[in-house]
Formats: sequence, C-alpha cells, structure tokens
Amino acid sequence: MEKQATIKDIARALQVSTSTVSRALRNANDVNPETRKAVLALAEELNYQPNQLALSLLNKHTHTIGVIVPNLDYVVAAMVKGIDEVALEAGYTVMVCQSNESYGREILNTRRLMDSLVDGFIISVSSETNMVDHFKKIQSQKKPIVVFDRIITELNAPKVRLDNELGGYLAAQHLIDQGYKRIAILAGQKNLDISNKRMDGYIRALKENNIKVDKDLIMQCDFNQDYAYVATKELLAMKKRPDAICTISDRMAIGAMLAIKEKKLRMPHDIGLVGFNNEPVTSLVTPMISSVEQPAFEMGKVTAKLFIEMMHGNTDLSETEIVLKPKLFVRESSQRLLYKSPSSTLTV
Amino acid sequence: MEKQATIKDIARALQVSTSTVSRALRNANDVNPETRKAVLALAEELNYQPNQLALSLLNKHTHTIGVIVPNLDYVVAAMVKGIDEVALEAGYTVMVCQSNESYGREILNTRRLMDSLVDGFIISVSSETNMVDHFKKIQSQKKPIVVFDRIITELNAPKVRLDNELGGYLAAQHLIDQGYKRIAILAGQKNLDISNKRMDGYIRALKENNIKVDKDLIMQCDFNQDYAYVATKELLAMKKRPDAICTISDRMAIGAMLAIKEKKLRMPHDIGLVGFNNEPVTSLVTPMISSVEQPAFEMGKVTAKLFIEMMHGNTDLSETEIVLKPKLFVRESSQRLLYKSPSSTLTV
DNA sequence: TTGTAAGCGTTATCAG
DNA sequence: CTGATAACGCTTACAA
Repeated sequence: MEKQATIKDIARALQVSTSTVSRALRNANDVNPETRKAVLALAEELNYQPNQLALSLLNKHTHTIGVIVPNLDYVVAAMVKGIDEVALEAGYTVMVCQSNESYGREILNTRRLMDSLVDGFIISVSSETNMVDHFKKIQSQKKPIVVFDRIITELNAPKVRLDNELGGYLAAQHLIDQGYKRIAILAGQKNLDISNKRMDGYIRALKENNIKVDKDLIMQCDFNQDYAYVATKELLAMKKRPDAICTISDRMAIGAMLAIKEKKLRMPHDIGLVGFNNEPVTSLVTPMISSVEQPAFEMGKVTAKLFIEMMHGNTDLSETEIVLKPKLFVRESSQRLLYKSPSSTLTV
Repeated sequence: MEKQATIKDIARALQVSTSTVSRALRNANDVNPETRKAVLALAEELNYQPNQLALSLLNKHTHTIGVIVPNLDYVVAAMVKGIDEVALEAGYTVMVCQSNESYGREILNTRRLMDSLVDGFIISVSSETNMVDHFKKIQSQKKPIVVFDRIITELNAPKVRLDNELGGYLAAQHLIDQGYKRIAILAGQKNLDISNKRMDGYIRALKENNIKVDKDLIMQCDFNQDYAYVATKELLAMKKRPDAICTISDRMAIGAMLAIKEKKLRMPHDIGLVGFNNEPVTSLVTPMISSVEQPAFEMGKVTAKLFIEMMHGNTDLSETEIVLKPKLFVRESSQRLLYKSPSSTLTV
C-alpha cells in the first residue's frame, strides 16, 4: 500500500483499458459484470482512492470552501461551526483562515485560497478592510462569495448578517426603560459596518425617547477589552459622567466593568451596562451582564446554505441579504428597577 | 478577465509554444530576452496565475496542511493561531476541521482532507478516539502526521504536548501547600491521555505528601461545565466532603464553582479550587480562579515548525516528543492562607 | 533558443 | 461491452 494505487495500476493488472476500469468503478451501465467485479475487487484490495486533484483539474471544482474570518473568538468559532456543519453535509470541505484583523493578511489569505482553487469564499472582513479589490478579483473569476457577519456593503454579493441596528436599539431602549438618563456607547471602529449599525440603533432609541444624543458619550474604540477599559475610565472621569453604558461586544463590556469596579461604582445602581454577543462569561461575572445575543451557529448554517445554493446557482442571489434577529438577555448589570438598594444578593 | 488565463492562451497569442511560455515565466536561462519580455508582459496583462491544481498533480504536493481539532475552544483557537502563523510563513495554507469530539466525524474529516490531497496532517484527537487506524492509513501513504496537545500514544508520530503530569502536580501541590487536606479531582474521560496524565500528577503530589489517595475523590467526567457541576454537587454531598477541588479545565472549574456557590460555601475558606488553561474568564469571576496555564499559541507554533521540518524531512522525527511546561497562576480561589476570614475584599 | 511529446490521474467521446 | 484518444494546465526531457 505504498503509493496510492491508480486506475492505471488496476488496468494493467487486469489487462483492460483505463477507461473500462473507470467505468466499472463508477458503475456505468455498459460494463461486463465479470469485469466490473474483478475491477471492484482489485480496487478494494489496493485501497484505491480516486485522485481528487486529477478530477478537479478536469471538472474545475474542488468541493472546497475558503472561509476567511478576522479571528476565532467565541462567536466566530460558533459561526464557523455552523458553516462546517452544513458544508460537510453538502460534501464540501472547509478551509478556515484567520486574517487576524489585518487587511494585508486578508489579502494574502484570499490569494492563498485562490491558489488552492477553492470553489468559492465565505468571508467576514477584518476590521482594517475598507477596500474590496481583492474580493472583486475573485468574483471576476466567477468564484462565488458570500459575505457574513462583518459584511462590507461595497461588495456586490449575497450577505448574511445580524440586524445590528436592532441590537443596538434593544440595548439602549432597555437601559432607557430602566430609567437611565445619560447613556454612553462604546462603539467599534468607524469603518466596521457592524459597529456603525449598532450605534445607529442606539441613536434611534435615544431619539425616540427624546434624549439628546451627546457626541461626548459616543466612544469609537477598538473592539477589545483594554481599549474599552480605557475608554470607560475616560467616560467616568467626565464632570457629568454617564449613568449607563452600551457596548458592542462582551469583551468590551468586561473592559467597562473592570473600569467601573475600579471606580467603586455599583452596577446596576450607579451605572448600567449592556454587552453584546451573550458569551457565557456574561453570566459568570458579578454582577451578571445583560447582553444582546446573536444566533451565531445559526448564522453560520444559513450562510453556508446560501453558499451551496449559489454554487448550484441558477438564480441570481447577489442582491440577497438575510438578516437575523438579535435578542436581549437581561441580567443584573442593567436591572436598576429591580435592585433599589445595594443589595447583597448581587454578590455571591 | 473572464476565465483564468492559461499558458496556452499566452502561447497562442504570442505564436510560441507552451513550453517557451513556461520557461519564460519561470525565468529559465535559455530563453530569448525578447520573448521573455513579451511573455511576461502579456502574463501581467492577462493577470495570469499558474493553476496550482495542475502543478500539484505534477509535483504531488499541494502546500496545504490538514489540521484536525476536537473543537475551537479558547485554548484550541490559540493553538490553531500558532499553527497558522508558522504555516503561512512557510508558504502553507491550513485547512482546519473540527471533529466535534466525535470519532466518526474525525474519520470523515481525515478522509475529506486526504481527498483534498493535503500534504500532511496536524492532529489533536477527539475525546472518543482510541483507535488510530484512520491515521495509520494516512501514514501508509507517506503523508506526515504531527500529533499535538491531545496526543495518542498508539500512533508512531512526532508529538508536541504539555507536561500534563506536571500541570496536575502543580495544582495539587499548591492546594496542599495551602493546607487543604481532602483534595478531589475532576478528571476527564478515561481514554484521554491528557486527562490521565493530569490525574497522575495529582496523585503524585498527594503521595509525596503522604496523603492517602481516595478513589471517591476522583471523578471521571466529561470535559464540560455541566458535567463538572453535577460531579461537584455529588462531591459536596458526601459525608466527608472534599475541602479542595482540582479540575483539568477552566470550563470544569466554572461548573464546580457554580455548584460550590449554590452550596453557599466560600472560596477559598471552605473549599479551594484550581482550574486549568488559564482562560481570561478565570480572572473575571468572583473569586478569581487559580489556574494552570499552558502555552497554547507557542504550542501551535512549535507543532507547525515540527511539521515543516518533517516535510523537508531528511531526519526521522517519529520518536520526537516535545514537551512544554505549564505554569500555575495563583489567584483567590485557592489562597486560603491569605484570607483567614470571609473578607469582603473577595467580592467586589 | 525553441518546439515536440510525454506524463501527472481521470473522464468523455467516439469508434469498434 | 471495450479500447483509443483527447483533454484538463503545466513541466521537462529530448530533439531540432
């Protein structure tokens, strides 16, 4: 069982032509039962596996999907798992590459995957990405792209995303309902659609409730915990500090929480907090953090299904945009109405 | 720029043979400068990219590594990131597949990746895996395998792993140092080397300190939080309940913590707890959980390097086993000596 | 310096 | 029912 056996080996051993072997193997109808049996037996014995490379060269497809994601954080991992699930089922293998939030890395990844001749791409862009030339190049070569989660509007491709605007709205509206008046938001980078939309939702909630939008309460910072920590310290140092904070990720919420604890402010009494993603950690910290959940696994599945559909592609899906709904999970960090006093039930 | 341009297109356009084009493209020395210039210019214009499939078919390698992991949890994601880093640098693209802790899925993944003709494999086995036939099949076809993290001793392949025994030892010894007497352990499944080794370390620590090993205090349960929660409840219901618990993952530590809190026991006063992995969550919960750190990113890098070395493969590395050292991070959950009384400094 | 032809593993088309 | 032959895109002797 040294080198993989090929059709030729079988043909030679059986004194027939390669085409006969090929036919026998694929159960074509016009082959002598005797011959077929012999071929099948030998194939089994030699542990014959068709060389996919040769097939791909012939058929021009590899049954492989290139997935490019900015990182493999909790939510993204869940999305990837969803993609994986559906892809596997449909007979596709998935190549996952991380851009590490780097534009350059993303370009490199796309090139590498193109080289590997994936059949198409499923992409969530890096936070640095605001040009799409590298993706358009893919499309110009007729390879389908589906964009998900961090979509990029400039690209003409089917999209699957969360209703981020609604997510931001839900968070802010909830804080308003709880009686908070000066609500700040830790938004992400300016060029991320995902951040802007969540911020839009926040703004809409304020406006609908006739609360003036205060630019000073909008912090555009990096997605991560440390930046959020710093930004929150800034917010809390203001003369008129906010009495609630929306964030667009749980990681940022954690950063904010750390800054809040450092200031010895009590949640939800002195200040309210809402995260985003509904990671398990939100119900592990004290107080537990309210958070907007996105159906990550589901999103992955939907995206992969869309991709498969596109591959089979009769219909034009380029205008398709599937929007999934977020859901707010209310926990301690924002329920001011429930806890009038600094009750000890909050800290176990 | 419709279909990818091929060497033939260039040849036809320039009225030369494909071999000339091929040579010109690869800067072979025996080609007319004029011709070469023309070829290069046209290639550029047509955005010519060599078809890797054809090359692979010819050269029998794809510059692709198949990575199979049981899941994409925090630590694993970090390892994958490390692998990715090194692989990319070395010109390899990585195909990450999750087995979802399923033996069947793992087999499917290996077959798929073999079909995709990856050059070799980097593998961390599923918790269900105790047969290695599917891996031996790979090896019989001369594809290199490097096993990492969850290694499987039955397989004759280079291995990269944590000194799990030491990890377990560190945790238990620390608890002993803190004066805990009845130390339980939540170990993982029996067939996971990783679990057994950590348990061995725990046992060694007890023995070295002349503490009798009590079978009842050793719980073999699944890796996850819920099982750990249940197991801990059982432990705490014993007539002579343990006064400290070692776990082999932070997820399990969290499960244990939940059960402990439910019982209204105080950490570290009434009971000590140590986790494993040093995930960020350990310092976010109250009390903060001591945990054994493994250099995950580093492990990924080392593994990939070993793989690359194996590919270039002159030397026989099959006996190689690289062992990385864990490090204990001591936090509140186990520092009994520091906190004599149920001080409020523990809960913010 | 260039072209021809064979080969990588497979399938499809067309004769026989 | 079976066998040549060409083709997928590329490289590489070998010949010219």
